[in-house]
Amino acid sequence: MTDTGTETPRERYRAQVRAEVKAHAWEQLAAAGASALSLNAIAKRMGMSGPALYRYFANRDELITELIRDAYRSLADTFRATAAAAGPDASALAHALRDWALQDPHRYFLVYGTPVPGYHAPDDITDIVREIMATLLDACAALPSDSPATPFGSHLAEHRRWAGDHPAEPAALHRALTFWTRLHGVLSLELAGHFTGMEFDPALFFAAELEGLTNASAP
Amino acid sequence: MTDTGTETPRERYRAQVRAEVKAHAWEQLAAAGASALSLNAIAKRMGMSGPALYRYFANRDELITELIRDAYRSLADTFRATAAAAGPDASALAHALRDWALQDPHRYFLVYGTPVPGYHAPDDITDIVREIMATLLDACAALPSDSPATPFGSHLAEHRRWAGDHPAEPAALHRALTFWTRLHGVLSLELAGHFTGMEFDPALFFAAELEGLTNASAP
DNA sequence: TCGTGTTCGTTAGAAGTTGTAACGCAACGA
DNA sequence: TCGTTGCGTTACAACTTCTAACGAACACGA
Repeated sequence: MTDTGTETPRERYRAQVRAEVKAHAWEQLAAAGASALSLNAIAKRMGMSGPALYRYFANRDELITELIRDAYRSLADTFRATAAAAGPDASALAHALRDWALQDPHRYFLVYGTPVPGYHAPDDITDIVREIMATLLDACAALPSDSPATPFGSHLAEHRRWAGDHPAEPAALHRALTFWTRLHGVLSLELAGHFTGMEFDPALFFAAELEGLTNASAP
Repeated sequence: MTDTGTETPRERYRAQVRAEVKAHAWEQLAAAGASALSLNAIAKRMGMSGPALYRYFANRDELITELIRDAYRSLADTFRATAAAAGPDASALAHALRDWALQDPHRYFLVYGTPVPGYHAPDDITDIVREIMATLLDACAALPSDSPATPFGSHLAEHRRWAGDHPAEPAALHRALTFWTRLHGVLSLELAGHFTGMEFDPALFFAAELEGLTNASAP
């Protein structure tokens, strides 16, 4: 996963066990969700006793934090790869996002689902979020736009610190935000099963929302 | 909460204890979320031993199911009251939804948050969902609209069983769906704290999305 | 090659949780 | 008044997270 160059055998072994634990954790997560994640069960499946894992993770929260970080990284990688292959294309990003979400719904909810009460994301995740947002802003800035300035757009022009030093127009900032929330709105309800009774095709709905997003007259 | 007319003292007492348990559960839920809900803790706070509560709820899941049902009912009541006061007004419904969500974020996530893996909603909840959707459809049908028929709109025209026997145009169906997903997109990310680093005003963003929804040229 | 110290995995155990079983008691209804 | 029903208790099983103490394996410097 990372460089295994100047590491002692101990560090190498340690990293490998941590990776194996996380692999089992992802398996368990995909099967039953984050709340059902059990360090004991993972240990047993690895042929170790429960407390052994506490040599590698301080507690259950640290493991989950690690999984959340990996999930963010995975999304950032997906966006980076999409942008590298298709350029700043909002439509491509949207489909990459949907594929990424459908590939492992529990991973999506780990990032965008119900927050754990006491939990607070570590600082380095904000860097990953910033990269994801930058890629999205690039794509939104490249979109054709003939929509007039909106009240919220001018509000965003004065509160754009979240965009870092990205040279996007207020309309692009607004578009990036709606891109995020609208697609999340469709995806999260679809993944949570709120569409299951209704027999329409979620993919078509997603496409319709995306179409509205990439219009020159949007948002 | 309900009629206490032709009930035996036992049934009355039973209903009262169940209500008290649920009250403590809501308290605990608002404080620490659904995953931290403990039957034992509730029992102790009520001055009883843990297993006593199993006379009133078969298990933890049944209690949570009851809370989810109450949450749905609460939203349906809010929508019904709003429609009774303001008529079929999508804007009023949107603000009612936002107020309802902000009033108790954990309650919102109980309904629209990360689903519990093994959990399946009981049938009677679909009736409540149907009422909520009907109110929303009424409001969307009353909205002025000059937008042309969309591809997804015609798809919805052929898959409209979820709308029950509501006589709404395909455009209204489409509008109701986007109303739901777009507002949920903003609300869920706001409540989950994903906007906290970014210093814009979520209320303005919500208003902007609502404005886009109630336009005659929407969606 | 031989200590030495770090680290790993173990078992034991504390303090929780959900949930079941068996018991006594109180209350309701005939 | 008396029997049935239901309630709350304790005891217990089977889990969970997580700490403490111990022995063994390992890496490393002398």
